[in-house]
Amino acid sequence: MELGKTSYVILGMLRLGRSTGYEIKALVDVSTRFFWAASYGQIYPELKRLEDAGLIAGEDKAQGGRRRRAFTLTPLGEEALETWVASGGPLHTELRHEGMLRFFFADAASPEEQIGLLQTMRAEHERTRDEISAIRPGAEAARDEKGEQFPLMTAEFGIAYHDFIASWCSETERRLVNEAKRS
Amino acid sequence: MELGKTSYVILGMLRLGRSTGYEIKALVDVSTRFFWAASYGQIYPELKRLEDAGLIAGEDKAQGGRRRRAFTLTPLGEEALETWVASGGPLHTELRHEGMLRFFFADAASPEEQIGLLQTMRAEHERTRDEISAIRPGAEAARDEKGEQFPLMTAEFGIAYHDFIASWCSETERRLVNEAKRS
DNA sequence: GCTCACATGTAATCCGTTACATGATTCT
DNA sequence: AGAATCATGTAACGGATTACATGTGAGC
Repeated sequence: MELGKTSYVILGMLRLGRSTGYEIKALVDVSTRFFWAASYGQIYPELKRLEDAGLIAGEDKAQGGRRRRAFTLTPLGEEALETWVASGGPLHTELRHEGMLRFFFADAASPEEQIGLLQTMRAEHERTRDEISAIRPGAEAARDEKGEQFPLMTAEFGIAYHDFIASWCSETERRLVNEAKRS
Repeated sequence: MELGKTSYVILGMLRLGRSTGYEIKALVDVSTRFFWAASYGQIYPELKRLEDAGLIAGEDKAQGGRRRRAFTLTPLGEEALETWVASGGPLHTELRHEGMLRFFFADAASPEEQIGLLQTMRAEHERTRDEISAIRPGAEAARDEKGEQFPLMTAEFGIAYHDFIASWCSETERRLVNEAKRS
């Protein structure tokens, strides 16, 4: 069976103690979402595939009338995850950034519009930075209580990353304003 | 007609003086590719759609037996581009970064593997930074000769962006090495 | 004669999102 | 009583990549 990146998201979240599709999705939404998103439409079918392949084991844990299927990693699944994390292979990276795309074509806009675009971009990255900042304490707690260091480091990267872009926007905005004044 | 982001890529590249699908793709590959990629499979069908919608005008310019269809922006297309660049709407941003995804789960790896991952990540971002650096002179020439300022600024952002991530990798690598020594 | 750049296109496929459908439990 | 949260899933759709198919012209 072919494992996509989403398969490893699921494997990894199970390793971090999550059990249901719902819990996996909830953790994705406050962690990997910022560099690797996943939706129910991927998670639930993928859980089935991984179970069929023997990488995870599912167990029905209905409570009263509420359905609940809890999964755990099998030794096979654990091995697959560890192999992938450590494999030196090329790291697929992809960015789609509409702000930069507009900026690239911004010679077609007026100075005011150019500056407005930078302000919008900055605001969005600041918002995302703050969103991750709000999540950070949870990751810190996980480190202190469970020794999970990397989720916290990843959150800190995210904060620095969005802050970097926001700062670049500020700086560039300043440059454009100065140029506009001079003319 | 609904315009997707790719439509604007095409409109914008025509505005920058490109005429054929081939030329558009060539410019994309040395400019927006780093934050907004596009393939022939999108470009050629989209050129047709945009022509049908009256946003661009196509003209057959076969040279000898070699087919060539040259497009130019119509006033309608120019307006659509300018409106989009300046419209204040939300800027869709999406990142898929396998390196960070692996890093997030790197508690499952040994210290040596963790450090190896960071080195791989750093190498890839340095490579991309250098790729953009190699492209930069072309963007600079376009600014000096045609007054196109924003492609150059975008390239400079790209260099700073990948350099930032590469530096973060270096720093984090250093931290992990120190921790490994202390234990 | 060969290779590379120029040039256009389509079909299959993949990956992922969105919207929908359904229902139980817990909290206010 | 009503809202929010827990919980599972599918179907339609959209966006984009990959591989394939085809051929010319220019330079070595």
